[in-house]
Amino acid sequence: MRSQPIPAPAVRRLSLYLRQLEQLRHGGRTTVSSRALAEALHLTAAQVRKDLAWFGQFGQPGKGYDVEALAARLRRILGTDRTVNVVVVGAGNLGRALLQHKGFLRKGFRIVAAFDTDGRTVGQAFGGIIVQPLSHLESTLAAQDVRLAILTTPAEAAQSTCQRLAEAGVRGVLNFAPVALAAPAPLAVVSVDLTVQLEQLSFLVHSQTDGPADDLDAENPSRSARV
Amino acid sequence: MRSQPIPAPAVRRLSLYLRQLEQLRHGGRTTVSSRALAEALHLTAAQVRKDLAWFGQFGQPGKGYDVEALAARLRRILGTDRTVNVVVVGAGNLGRALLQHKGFLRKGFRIVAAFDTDGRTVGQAFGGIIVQPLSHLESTLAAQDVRLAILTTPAEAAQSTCQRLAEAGVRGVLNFAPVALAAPAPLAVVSVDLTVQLEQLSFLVHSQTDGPADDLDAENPSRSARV
DNA sequence: GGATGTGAATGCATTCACAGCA
DNA sequence: TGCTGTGAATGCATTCACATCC
Repeated sequence: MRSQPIPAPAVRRLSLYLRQLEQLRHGGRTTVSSRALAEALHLTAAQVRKDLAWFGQFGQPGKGYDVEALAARLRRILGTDRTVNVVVVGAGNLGRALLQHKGFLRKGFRIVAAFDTDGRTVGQAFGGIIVQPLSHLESTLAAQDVRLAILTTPAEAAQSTCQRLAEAGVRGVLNFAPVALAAPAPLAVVSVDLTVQLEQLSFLVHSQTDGPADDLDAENPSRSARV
Repeated sequence: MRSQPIPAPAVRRLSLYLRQLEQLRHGGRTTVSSRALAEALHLTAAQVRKDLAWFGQFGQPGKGYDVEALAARLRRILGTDRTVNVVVVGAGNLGRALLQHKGFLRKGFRIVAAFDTDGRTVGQAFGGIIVQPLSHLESTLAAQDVRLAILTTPAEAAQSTCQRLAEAGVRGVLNFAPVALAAPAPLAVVSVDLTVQLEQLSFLVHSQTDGPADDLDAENPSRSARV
């Protein structure tokens, strides 16, 4: 049993490898080299090999990696080899869009419930899910095995909702509210602030006036900007 | 005139500082120390000071930073001190949600047009913006000063659309399509794949079985997971 | 005293380069 | 020959610690 810290950037890239492998498989490829994988994602071959090496040996020297087998292994590592139940808290514009988003299920995530405090949205269905009043949160979570939640409430409500989710047994929160959540002990938080992403882009464009252009990928933050 | 490379992680944090400063101002604070700022965002005081130091001197020893002045300076650095025009390409669930999103304008981003190829959505209005056919992309962009675009097309259409945007003079793309875009020379790309974010979370939760819990913030990727 | 700004030191991720295997 | 897996070297970001200033 290994017990070493996996670099967070490496974990981020695992998802990208999986995404790419699924596309390769769709295109009929059965095998792929670290170089090919790297080029498709604008990374280096050594980095791909290092990232995968954290989890053991996958490839065949001289041949490369088996597309299907590596994808299966990555899903297992990411915990998406079985369907993962998710709830959405906050059924505003973004929350409703996510409820109707088709891509999640294909990747192993199933939205099983949605909650809101607004009496006008409660009771309506989006993507086949009926929005429940937030007061039903605890009882609904108690009845199902839900480890992840997507948080799309207004900023003011985010921290307290996060607390409730943690107490109800949720282990991870994907936070879209524009606040730095304080996560109670066993809870993991990943935050995505859409405005922050736009600001990053604005900075890059803005700074191009002096320095050269820079292809900065949020999922793959490699290079730096110049001022 | 400085000409040094700004670390990409530092740029990411500038947005978070700005967000926090705006909240502080809303709460009536006029001054703030690097320590207070750091604690609110779960960072270290030294890091806050280092990040800001890239752009000159802001604070007063013994007092801290002027909330209003620092916020204004950060907006200027990020390029959001004037309104930034943005177009949305792809009016599916996510695209429509972003069109109706209120938060962008408050942060300096104004959506001025939206495009789609689906005849059923074209002509409809969301958030006050009428969706145009994609064929109007070039003419509409020629008529207005638009430097940023939000890309919410299906994966298959993303690369070609990205190309068209670049040729039409757009300088930055916020990409939500699950593909690694190849950005033509002067174009900057920031990618956000919602499924990838969920997978990150799944991994953290999944790996908690062996290692201790880990509060990993996507906007602030600091620590590592353990296996 | 209290806080900033910054060189020096640390720690971490990426890249290199090569041994080993198909 | 082609490609993986990996220790060693590099490069970069974070943290430390302190001189400096209000």
